[in-house]
Amino acid sequence: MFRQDAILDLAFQALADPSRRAMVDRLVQGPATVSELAKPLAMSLPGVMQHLAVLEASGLVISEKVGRTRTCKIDPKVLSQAEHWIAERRALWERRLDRLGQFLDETKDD
Amino acid sequence: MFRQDAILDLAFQALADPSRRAMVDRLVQGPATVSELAKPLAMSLPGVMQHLAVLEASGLVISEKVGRTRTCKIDPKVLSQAEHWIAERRALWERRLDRLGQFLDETKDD
DNA sequence: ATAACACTTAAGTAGATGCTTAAGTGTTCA
DNA sequence: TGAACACTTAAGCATCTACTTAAGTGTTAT
Repeated sequence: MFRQDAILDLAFQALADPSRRAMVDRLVQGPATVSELAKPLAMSLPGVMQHLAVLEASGLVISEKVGRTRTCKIDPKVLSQAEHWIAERRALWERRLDRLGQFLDETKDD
Repeated sequence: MFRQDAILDLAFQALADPSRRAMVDRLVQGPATVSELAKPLAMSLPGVMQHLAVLEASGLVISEKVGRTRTCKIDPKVLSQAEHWIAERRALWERRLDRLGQFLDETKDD
């Protein structure tokens, strides 16, 4: 549906804010309501709602309202994709260093 | 020197832009000059310089000027820290699911 | 010396972001 | 029924971001 690029834009943007990372931190321990997410944050409830909207738009978090409470939880798919993007680049970078070291070894007897 | 939180703010913020990710993508293949980084991007050179400044401020990239050319390369430390932050959260989330499954197994014979 | 090159600085701008307060909506409990 | 609760919407505002163009600076090749 979405380009990988757009997914990563939203995911990294969502993770770039410490309040949102704190919310993710809380949610990896298990589902929580909006109020529970808000409690440790020095911020108004609408502020928290806006952060939640960013997390949901990125696909990192999903929520469902039952009665008057909204329960939020992690969806790990986008988290995986972000992790994978970084891991892949680190691997490429390391692979290049290995090749470079090998080349230097092979040519050191000049 | 810097709080882990501040490092991650800058790292994820830096990775949230597709032009900057393209620059990282190029740099994992090996060092490049500013012009080389700029070539595939549909953007003025000062625009590229500003993206480079963001990447350097985050610690993802380091650069050095020799003569009139500036050569940029990846510094993998911050990339590792960002990857680690995500990996840790995913692990916590999965561990919780495991405990949950175990609990359900243990109590299914009611 | 001089022209081309590879950035670099400065200044301006449209739109996004991260809050706020005030005023809702719908749900649940006494 | 009515108060308390758990959000939700709307509007406003100060920054911050991602560009742009125009005008530099210092380096290198001719």
